[in-house]
Amino acid sequence: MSSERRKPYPFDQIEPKWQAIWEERQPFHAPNPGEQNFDPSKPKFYVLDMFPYPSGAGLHVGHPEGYTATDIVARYKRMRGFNVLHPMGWDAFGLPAEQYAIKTGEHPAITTRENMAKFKRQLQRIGFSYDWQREINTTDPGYYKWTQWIFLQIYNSWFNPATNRAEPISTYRGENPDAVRLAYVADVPVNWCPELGTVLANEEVVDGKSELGGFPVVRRPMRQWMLRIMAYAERLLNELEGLDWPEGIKLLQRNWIGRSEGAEIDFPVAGFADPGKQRRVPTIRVFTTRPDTLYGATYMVLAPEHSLVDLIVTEEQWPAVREYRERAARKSDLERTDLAKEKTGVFSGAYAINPVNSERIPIWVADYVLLGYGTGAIMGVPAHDERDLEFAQKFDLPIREVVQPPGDENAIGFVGEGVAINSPVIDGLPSSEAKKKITKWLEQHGAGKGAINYKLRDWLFSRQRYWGEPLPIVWKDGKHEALGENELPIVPPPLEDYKPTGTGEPPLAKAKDWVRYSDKALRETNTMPQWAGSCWYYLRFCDPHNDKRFVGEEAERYWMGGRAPGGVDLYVGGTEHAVLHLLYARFWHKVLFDLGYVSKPEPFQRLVNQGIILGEDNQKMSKSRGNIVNPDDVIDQYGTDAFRCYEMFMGPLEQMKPWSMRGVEGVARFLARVWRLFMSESQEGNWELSDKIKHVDPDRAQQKVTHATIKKVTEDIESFSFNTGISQMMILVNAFTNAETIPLSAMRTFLVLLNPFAPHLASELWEKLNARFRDDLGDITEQKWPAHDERFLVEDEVEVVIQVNGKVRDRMKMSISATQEEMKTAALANPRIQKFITGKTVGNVVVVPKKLVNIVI
RNA sequence: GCCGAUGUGGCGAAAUGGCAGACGCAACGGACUUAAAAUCCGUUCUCGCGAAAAGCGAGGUAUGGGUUCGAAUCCCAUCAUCGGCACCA
Repeated sequence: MSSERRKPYPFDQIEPKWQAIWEERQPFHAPNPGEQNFDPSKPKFYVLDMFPYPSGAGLHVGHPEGYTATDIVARYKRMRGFNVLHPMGWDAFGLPAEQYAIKTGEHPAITTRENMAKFKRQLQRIGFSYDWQREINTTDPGYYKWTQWIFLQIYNSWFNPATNRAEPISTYRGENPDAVRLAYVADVPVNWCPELGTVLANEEVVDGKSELGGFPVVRRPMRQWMLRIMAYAERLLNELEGLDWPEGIKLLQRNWIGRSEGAEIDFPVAGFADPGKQRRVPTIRVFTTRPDTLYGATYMVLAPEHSLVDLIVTEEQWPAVREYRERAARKSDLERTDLAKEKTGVFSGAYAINPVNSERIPIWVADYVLLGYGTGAIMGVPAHDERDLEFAQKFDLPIREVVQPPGDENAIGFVGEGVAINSPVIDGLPSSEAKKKITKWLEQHGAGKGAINYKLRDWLFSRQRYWGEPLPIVWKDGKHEALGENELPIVPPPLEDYKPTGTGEPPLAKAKDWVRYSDKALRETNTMPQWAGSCWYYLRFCDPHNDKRFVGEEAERYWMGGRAPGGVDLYVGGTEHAVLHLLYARFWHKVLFDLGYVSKPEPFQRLVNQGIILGEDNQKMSKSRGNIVNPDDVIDQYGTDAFRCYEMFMGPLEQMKPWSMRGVEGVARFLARVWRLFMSESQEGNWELSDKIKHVDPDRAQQKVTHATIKKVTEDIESFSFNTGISQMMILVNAFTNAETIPLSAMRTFLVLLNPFAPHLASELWEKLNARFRDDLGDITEQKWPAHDERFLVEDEVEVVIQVNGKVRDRMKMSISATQEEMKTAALANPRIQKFITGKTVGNVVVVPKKLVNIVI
């Protein structure tokens, strides 16, 4: 006797069998236009997953959630007659591999290769219908050659404000092209993480710590490569409009871009007399969204790092200011914001002149004003700004009300819109009009202008790490210069020691021979950040083996084409990329679009976010909690079809939900019931196609449930409600389970519906039907998706609910053709209803045809 | 603090203005079996009146109000959980 646990159905034979068949016959390979077997009459559908970073831990059950959803859509769309592009690849550059390599001494190229193989094996075991011929990997020189090439396009362009788009740098007429390139070098205060030995983008810093590893991050000025994403702020904001993304994600991007409209106002510094204009009077330019509160400005604040500080501070205040600045410089961002709720600052000794009333107001230096936003200086309006109020109260500065709130609210501390008071130029005007009028006044008097500001910062693009794409740049006489396209790819030198230096000098600098590009030129030793490779991978998938171009023109036009602004028809991934990857990719895409390399202004038309899968204990899965579920274990026990179906049956895709092995078992039981609906076990213990399946017409009830299932599953795939689609298929199977004879036609239909969800089982049973009935239909992957017939769904009779005052009191069968009057009469005549209404006056009677009658008494 | 999402049985959920809890899990009972597993059939929101069952009645979708003949669903307020942003002028 075998001690092996008996499998509910032989998925362990079926699943490897079909995976081998798919590998051999390549039914999911999508040829490009012009290639063999390409069918130009079919419309295209590009369905994309966010490709994974292949970590050493392998897949966990969260990864395949979105992948299963897209696989269902891909298989469904193929059966609906689309050419489906459904690729997969590896985002393999980046910090974790390198951190691991430093720890273990194994080269990241080796661990990366191993991890990719592991991930691929795991994904193939789930039976996803990827076109593996299009597999890409961002660390492959054949791939990053083009990442570097795109960087060169960015480097060699500028954003022309007149045309509102990127143009080749050759069209720039100014003196210094380096000042306007979309990729530029700047000495900026950056997020330096000593532990990781690199700088990080704002987006990679969370609460003053590195997103990866949670190490402290400090501010430090360094020479860095930047990408001018701010030039695209307006378009990145406006063009969200045309995308089918969840509103929440659009909002996250809008907030991240953070557009605010207001005015820039110039405050001359007092005491710089300029008889005969021998010297320019220094002015402090501030940005405010509330120019209407200009009369309420009782002081100014400069950020500690503001360049005017040196110029205006008085002799006697200098020691205090210097001391304050040094202290502020040492603070991390965390200390400057989160921890420091108490306002600090120091008086500069200087005064500014308010342009609207010529008042002298003191200039302070305080770190609650950030150099990085607006002009790095503000006018303090304590009456109508919480922060300014707090500051003014602490340092005893005057507070002047200039906005009258509606109602009887206290004006001090009121930050909303009201009516301007104590403001001669705009007195009596509502805030919105006051803003316009004072801005106009400022423009007329040369003291300011309307202005728009963004929270979005330019993208810090260089990293002091080894495991990334080298920048295709050399330095000559202290100036940067692009390498020619013919020199790509720039391959990093083989390095024994790729640890961060700790000084901020990149590890590549250790490769002295490599760095020496020529007698006069040295190579740039910074590398690109991890986001670079994922900024354009969806384009490479269209034409992954092209060695002439980053993507062939025709392939790009076909797969990224269509009527909508975005090229990829469906993109599924986690919310965690809402402002990182999704913003960077849109930015690169727009640059490529402006330069004429791609055909649509946006990369991703429809975006769907899958929710996080929690552990069985309802906690986030993590190594430390020990609640990680590995797909391999689930598949060993229940098979991949059960795994796939359970992932979808758990609940709505977008929702966060806990894993449950019991739940997997339930779904496995369903698939076993499907198996036994078709198969029966012989005396010898062999499975054979059931004799109950015959070439007979389904009865009325069978016809109805079949067509109801076609309808529901189709609609549910379209609307991503996979859980309810599976429920409906369960209902169908339950309905057929004890039938005497099982009509072949209904079973064929059902298998086609089941196929996207449980493709191995559906393929196997389909093959068994083919073997017995020999009707020459081919594989299930070649079948057309069925359409439902509404006629089978309508009943002659419906159950009508009778309510009295909204409470259900009885039901009755009625013909669907019953008139409203007939329904009303029948309801009132109903004996059980009589009980409720005798002796009462019947008021209104609401009749909903085919559904209910509500009697109001 | 601001913005957003969510809140329904013992559990995952369904129903988005018309019978709350489809479907699945779990639990309980039955059939089959020497027995178990597996399978199949049935029961299961809460409370009250029934010896019990049938039956009858009342209540119930985070909390409190409102709109409506009718609300899980729409509106207002509150609470809780999760996510994002956070001195952004």
